[in-house]
Amino acid sequence: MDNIYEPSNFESKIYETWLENKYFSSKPDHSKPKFSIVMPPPNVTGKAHVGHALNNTIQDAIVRRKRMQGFETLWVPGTDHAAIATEEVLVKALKKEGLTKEDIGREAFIKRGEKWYADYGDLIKFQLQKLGISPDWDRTAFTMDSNLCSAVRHAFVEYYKKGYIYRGKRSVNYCPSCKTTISDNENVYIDQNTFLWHIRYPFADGSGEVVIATTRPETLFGDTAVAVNPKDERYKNFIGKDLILPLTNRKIKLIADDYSEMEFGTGAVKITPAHDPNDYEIGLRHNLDVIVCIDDEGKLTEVAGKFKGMDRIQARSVIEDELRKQGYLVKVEKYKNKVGTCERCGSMTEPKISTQWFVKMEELAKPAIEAVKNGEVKFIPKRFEKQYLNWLANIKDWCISRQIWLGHRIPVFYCDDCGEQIVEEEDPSFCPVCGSKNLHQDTDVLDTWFSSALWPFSTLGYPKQTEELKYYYPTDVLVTGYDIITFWVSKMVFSGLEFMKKIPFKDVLINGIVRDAKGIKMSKHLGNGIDPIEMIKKYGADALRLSLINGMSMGSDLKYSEDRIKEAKIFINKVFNASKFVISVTQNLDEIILENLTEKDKWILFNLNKTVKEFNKAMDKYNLSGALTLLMDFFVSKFCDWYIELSKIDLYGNNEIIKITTQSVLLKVLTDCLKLFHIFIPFITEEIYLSLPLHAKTIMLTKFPEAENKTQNSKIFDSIVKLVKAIRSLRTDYKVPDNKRTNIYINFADNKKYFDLLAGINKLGFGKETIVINSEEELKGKFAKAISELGTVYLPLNELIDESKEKERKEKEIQSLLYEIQRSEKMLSNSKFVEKAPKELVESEKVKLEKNRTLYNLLIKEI
RNA sequence: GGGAGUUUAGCUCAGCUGGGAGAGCAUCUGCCUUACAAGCAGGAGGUCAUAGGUUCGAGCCCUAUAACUCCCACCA
Repeated sequence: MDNIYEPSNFESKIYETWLENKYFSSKPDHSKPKFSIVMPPPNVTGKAHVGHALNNTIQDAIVRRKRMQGFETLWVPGTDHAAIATEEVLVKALKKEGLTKEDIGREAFIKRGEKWYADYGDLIKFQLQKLGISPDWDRTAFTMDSNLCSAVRHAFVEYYKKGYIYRGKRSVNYCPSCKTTISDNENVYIDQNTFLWHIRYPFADGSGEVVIATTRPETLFGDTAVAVNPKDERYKNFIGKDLILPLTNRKIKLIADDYSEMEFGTGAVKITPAHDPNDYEIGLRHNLDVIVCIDDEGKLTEVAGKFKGMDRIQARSVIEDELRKQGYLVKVEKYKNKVGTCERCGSMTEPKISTQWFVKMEELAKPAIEAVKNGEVKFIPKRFEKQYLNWLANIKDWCISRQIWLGHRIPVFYCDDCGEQIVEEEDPSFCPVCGSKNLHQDTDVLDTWFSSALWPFSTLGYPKQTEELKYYYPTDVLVTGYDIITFWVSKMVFSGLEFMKKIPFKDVLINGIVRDAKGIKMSKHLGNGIDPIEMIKKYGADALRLSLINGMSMGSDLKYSEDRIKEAKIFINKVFNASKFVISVTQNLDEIILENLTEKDKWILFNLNKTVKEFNKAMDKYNLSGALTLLMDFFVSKFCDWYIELSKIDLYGNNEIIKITTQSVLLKVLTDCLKLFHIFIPFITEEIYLSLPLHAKTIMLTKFPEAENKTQNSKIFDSIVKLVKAIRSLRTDYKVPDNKRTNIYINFADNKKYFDLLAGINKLGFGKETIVINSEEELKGKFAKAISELGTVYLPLNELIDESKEKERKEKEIQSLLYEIQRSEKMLSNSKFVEKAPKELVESEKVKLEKNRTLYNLLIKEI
């Protein structure tokens, strides 16, 4: 082991050893309980970010513990092809070359896609490996792998044959810039300052007019009606009359529909079925024509007459001018509303009526709702269940077709001769109806989530009924961010229930989003992101991992900055140094012998056991941060501060038995701590572990510490701690610098003399010599005095002693005791407290009161 | 418009089925004590957002209020 902590010296080396020895791999083993988990696949669009680091660190901690606890543990890694995002990146890259995807053609474009998948897939794998995570890399999956393709194909065919998949006309969000349909989730609404245009629509018979209010004057050319509320007195008598659509000579009807709100605008709304989802619905109800006035490029069509070819947004002001010129414009008022934009490119999306493929959701959603309601699938924290349930309860049919090239192509074939639709597991070579060989495949691809939805079982071999699938499915826990509960978690649940007839995972552990120090979401755009690989280079993977778990609360966002990693590295350095010490003093030890335990040994072993117990309890509840805090606290505040310091006396002493015991306890405590720490900081713990005088081949496969019932605490060690602290406080009160040693005199409260503890008290209390006295009268000169449970300590500070200050100090002490005593008395004299409070509590209150009274009585004599 | 979350020390956050307000960082004081100055020892710092209520007892439970954050929803 190095003399200083330098993670770059060993992290990569250790990881290679783990890989070489296949410690991460798992095979079905029916003699053991299994634990399985699938990694949420990062998108292959770019590098891994801190969010991935957090998500994977959590999974790794869970997985490493389970593996050490003896479970046959499988963690399946992988990546997602993220078709839309990847296609966008590729198109941009092409643009730099002065090309479009149409220029190179579908086949060549897909080839490029495959190259990209391979490159970025490798990059992400490399990055995750730097983090030290332990998935079974031999099982690395990718949503476009051939076996995953067959899972997708199989699922599609099953859905289709059961009648869940249908083709229909719907209003979908369309991005004219990306030239594709996007899902509701990818359509983000942003606030915009716009206007409400009030436009005059005259009646055809010249009997007047109706003024409508709209935020989209450019869609006027697609209007096929004007709607008013049937209850609206202002328009009641005109319903059914024809209106002249301004700028055209087209006649449209004034119709009545509840959709129109009387209070809004003028109470009259223009209806454009082709370009508004609500209007489309109204159009269906009233049998209106659908007139497309904006094309797929976002440009006005020929129905716009002389405005044909103009961009939809630019056309607005031009149309406004024209309306004004012709006298149709009543007024323009400022208005704030929300407009849908494309998550990827930011352009304004257009509602578009088009033919798409859908999955019927109503039936599929029911069991998925039930699985969470009846507790088969649990969310941690529980509050996220609401988000899930609420979404499924209001679910609409799932639009699964995308007008892009990358991804799983929709496996539907059409016969050019008879029009038959063919959906089979294998590509057809002729039409089963007319026998024609003129077939063509649907040009759309599937929504990326269609393949992600199958992830928990497609990665295990589905649709083949593999050994793995039978053994590892359902998985035990899914760790993911709350941002994809609706469109990923929910889809996996209903897909699992549909195709596997079983839930895909039992627990859904939700992690938060990593934000910057100001709480702003990290993004490439803002440049406020933290690159995990940079951080690993600077501070080591362990420091990065520790900083992510420390202070992290499940489901809550994490404010994160480089300072946290620095702090984490400092802590690991402490572990490193303490270990270095233990290793240096236990070299000759060839067996751990936990006999002839002294007080300090019992005390530390008891506290270790308590820590192990609470650590496991916290981990079982997925409280990773809580478990870590317990462990860090034990390690520093108990093991380092007290035990290691005290051990030096016995290690350098003459008693061989005590020395061996001390060495054994040091090694035992350190080893167990390393194992507990290992799940969070795997590298340093392995590095240290392999340097221990007694060790196995790897810490990774050692048995995880379990709490025992038999350990006994030292009865007096806690009192010693209090006594030493009292001595230290006395010294501080009198401003005795730490390098000035004084004698310590102790008058023990009971008759025991605890001679074997004196050296320890002396060392920890900065004493020159610690001497037991039987009576205060034995002391000469002035001294400072502190009374504790164990006895009274005296520091002969002679000239430093200030009588009035000493009195003041004692009075302060008396005051606080008095406060405590009164508090206890008040509680105990309250009959309702004694009656209703738990017995142990009442009892401990009584004990406390007694102790405080004794101390009080001793102190009061001093004044 | 609906829903969720947060509010505790200067900062970041813990705080279990209600039972004496905690940690880390920062700050102040002292100390190079043979694992660690990236350290050690000691201290200071809080009306637990506000107002009510339940209770013998509330940071925790209930009801309002305020501020901030996020999600969902078709308001022209």
